[in-house]
Amino acid sequence: MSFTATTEPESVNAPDEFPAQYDAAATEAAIYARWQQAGCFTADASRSSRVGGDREPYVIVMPPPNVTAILHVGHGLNNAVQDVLIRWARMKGFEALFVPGTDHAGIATQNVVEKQLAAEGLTRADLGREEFVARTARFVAETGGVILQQLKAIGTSADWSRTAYTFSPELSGAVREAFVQLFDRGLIYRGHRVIHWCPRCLTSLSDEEAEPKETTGSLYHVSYPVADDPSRSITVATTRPETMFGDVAVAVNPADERYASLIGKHVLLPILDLPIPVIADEYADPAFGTGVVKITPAHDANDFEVGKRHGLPSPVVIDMHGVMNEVIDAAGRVPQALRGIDRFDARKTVIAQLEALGRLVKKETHQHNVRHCYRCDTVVEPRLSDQWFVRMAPLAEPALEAARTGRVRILPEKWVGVYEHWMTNIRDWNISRQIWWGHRIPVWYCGACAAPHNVIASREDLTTCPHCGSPVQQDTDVLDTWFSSGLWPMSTLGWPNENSSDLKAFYPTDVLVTAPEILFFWVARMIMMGYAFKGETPFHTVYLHGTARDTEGRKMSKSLGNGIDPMDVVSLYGADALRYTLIAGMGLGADVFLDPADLDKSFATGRNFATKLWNIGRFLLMNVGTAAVRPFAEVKTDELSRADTWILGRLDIAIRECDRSIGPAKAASGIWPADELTAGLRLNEFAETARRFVWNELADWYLEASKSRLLTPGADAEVARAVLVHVFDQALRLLHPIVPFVTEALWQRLPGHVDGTFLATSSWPVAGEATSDARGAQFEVIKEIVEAMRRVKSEYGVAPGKPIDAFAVTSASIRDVLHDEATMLTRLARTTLTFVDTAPAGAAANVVLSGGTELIIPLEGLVDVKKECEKLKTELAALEKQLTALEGRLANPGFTDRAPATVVAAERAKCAEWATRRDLLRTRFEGLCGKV
RNA sequence: GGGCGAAUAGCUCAGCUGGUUAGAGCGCCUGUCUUACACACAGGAUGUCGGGGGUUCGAGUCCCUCUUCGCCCACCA
Repeated sequence: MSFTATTEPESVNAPDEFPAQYDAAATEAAIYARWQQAGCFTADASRSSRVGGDREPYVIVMPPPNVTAILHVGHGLNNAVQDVLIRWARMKGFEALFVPGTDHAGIATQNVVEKQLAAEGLTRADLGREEFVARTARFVAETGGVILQQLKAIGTSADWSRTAYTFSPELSGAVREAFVQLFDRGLIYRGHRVIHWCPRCLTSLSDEEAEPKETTGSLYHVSYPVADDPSRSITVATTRPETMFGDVAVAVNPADERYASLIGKHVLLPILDLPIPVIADEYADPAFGTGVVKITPAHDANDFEVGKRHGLPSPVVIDMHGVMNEVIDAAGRVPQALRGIDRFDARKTVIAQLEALGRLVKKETHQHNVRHCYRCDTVVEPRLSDQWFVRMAPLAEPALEAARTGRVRILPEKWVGVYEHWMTNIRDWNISRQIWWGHRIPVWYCGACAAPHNVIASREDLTTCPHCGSPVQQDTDVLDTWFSSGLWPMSTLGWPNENSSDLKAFYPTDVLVTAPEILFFWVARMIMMGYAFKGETPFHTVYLHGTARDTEGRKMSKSLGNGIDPMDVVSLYGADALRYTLIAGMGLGADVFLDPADLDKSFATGRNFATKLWNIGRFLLMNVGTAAVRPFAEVKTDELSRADTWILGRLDIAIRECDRSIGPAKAASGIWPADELTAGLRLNEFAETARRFVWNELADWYLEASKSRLLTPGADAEVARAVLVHVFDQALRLLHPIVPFVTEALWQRLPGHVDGTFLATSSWPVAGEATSDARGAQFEVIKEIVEAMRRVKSEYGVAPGKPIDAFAVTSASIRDVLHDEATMLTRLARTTLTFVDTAPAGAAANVVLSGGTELIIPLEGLVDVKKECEKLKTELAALEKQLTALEGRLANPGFTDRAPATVVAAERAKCAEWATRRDLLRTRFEGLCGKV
């Protein structure tokens, strides 16, 4: 599909260009091009009310996909939600801005390029840093951003003139500003500690990037002989025997009496026969394993803390590649034979040696969490190193407060607790990465100055020390890619330039739509950064949507091969089908289930709906034509038919329900009141309401009711045309946010369409005053009669098209209505109706309707009197039972006194209704079957 | 180990602060090419609302408990 602009006008309504099936592929690209050409999605900062303009802004910043990413269903889902919201806001009259962009994705992108290099037999070291970064930048420039083109194909109405990139010069400036400010405030510091290290990516990872995975491993019990009394020994339990060469002590709990006598003595590290002390530390849990834990400060974060408390050294025996070696302070600690051996191979060797020495007491299977690199799934190695950290507690405080006070709400609500828990137990964030692709840490080191002047954070590149003029060296690490993502809502709008017109007009933004997986990675950090630099939350609503899964409930992923390519769906059924299926099938925060093996079935909902919509348009244009239509506003109430009044009433209800489902765009006061904290954003309800209106009400009933009217030229036909066009126009508006292409295509063809205007930028429907209307209710009676006739025909095997006579016993007022609407009735029910005062005798099907109307349909030869009596009897018995229960309830003062008056009134009315019905059924039964 | 959530038709889910005879889509069965649509139309079947207990005039909805799934967090080596 191409998105080159076209100046070709949309074809007009030639029947041959209006096939029965909607051809999405032929329509969508051209429509998108015209939207773009007309600037429908380009926001105008000067119109924002924040800078004196006439419109309130409504802003969504897109979670930037990785620059090398290819669109998958997850992106589709994410952008469908955002696009529904932004299109709705645009139509509502907000100055709507949807900011698109991509993320440079440090480790992920570097991995891609390194893989390419590997194919050429090269490593990044072969290229050197500068050349590697240049090559990666070239790769990104050439192939990156494909996903943005794909987003256009699914209808994303983003403002492409504002496309951002986390690694652009502007956003890199924002990153430096943020770093330096936090550094100056003492919130960024350099720490020497054990962090998560990926021996494949050769970089440190944050706690969030090292994903715990439940693993079945082994717990080895190893006995360490006591140095001065080889007859005694102490047994430690470990899952990682290969780290024993880095042991500097064994720890027992000070309260553990079993080992009290050994505290202060030394034990011999097996294989090496190296004496190490037995120390007492609370960290040792008497209940776990043997109650003795080996202390390996360089290779376990907890052991490191223990070692620090006891002033122990930290020998490093595993290098950056995860290979056994005497790295630091470890001379003589790693046996020659193990040096250069991978940690997991070394484990096997160590176990074998321990076994040979008789030191392996036992081995038991053990369930535990092992952390893996979130990018390459390699088992993470705890590693002692110097890293940059952000002090999080002070930043978390206002972000936590914001959620508690309703300045920011998180939907679905269940995530609020998760957010609060994480925020209150937040740990410092390791932001340095030992890779090359990313924002280099803006810190320079001076060899001549003394601390703290030897470490300089600077907004500008430095070559010499600002204190002494000596040459300086920049830190070689780059920042965690999420550091720049954390600034996204601000940086894309121009921060740190406080004079940026976008920043003034559009910041803070409104809704952030993303998956819950990155609540901590990203969302929480954006909120914290928002408070740190702008003193307020960057958005007032966080919408966390579900995940796309296959029929077995597995998450769709490239590695499992169970994904669906949204572009396939677009070319097969169109973007609208994709969007409708996703939106309609996704409850707030709920997962979407699709079958990658059966796209036809998976997207039938959306495809069928788009076709239905298309065909309503087709009917309308073929029957209403293209000739000018009376403006709806000029049509007077008393000219309207019952069907008109009914459909207009249903339209108002649909509009109100859609509004309620999407909810308030923002909190009026800036703080969400309790009753709005979880309101709105039910896009599936919105879709269902609109679908029901268009399909089950407009198409199934109103259109059918209009057919006879449209066929007879005259004043009433003109009214029907006006109402039909008006209602369809409104319906297209309601549906446009979900299915933008087909609605736009149809809207442009409506009679009276003004060239150059777009549904995408037209106004959202406004519901009329809610009034009770008798004529609309009369249409409901007709509907009920038609349904009853159809049911009877189907039940008794009468061909649907076969005309039969039916008799209605009813009140004078309803009889008048039925007289008026005889043509329509006959057409819809394919049956002629005669009005009588008493039921004719003979075999007949009998139906009692809600208003007390009785339908008698003589079916000589078809009705089995005995069977009919059985049926009536069953129906009567059921009704009597329910009626008795209802009467009992109404006789109960506990109900009548305590229940709301409206409920009681409704129950009373129902009771009367049922009683009438029962009487009718009884009379009928006695007439047909005699006394019981 | 701690915390949170869910359990409603064959499947995926609605059911808002307790108040009509519990709904939708898909699937299933029957009939229909009715001049917009067979990607359609008309009609139909299917639920002890996970088990048990409780509060209430009234419970799918609130409380307790059990069972089963899911999610998040956590340094038990």
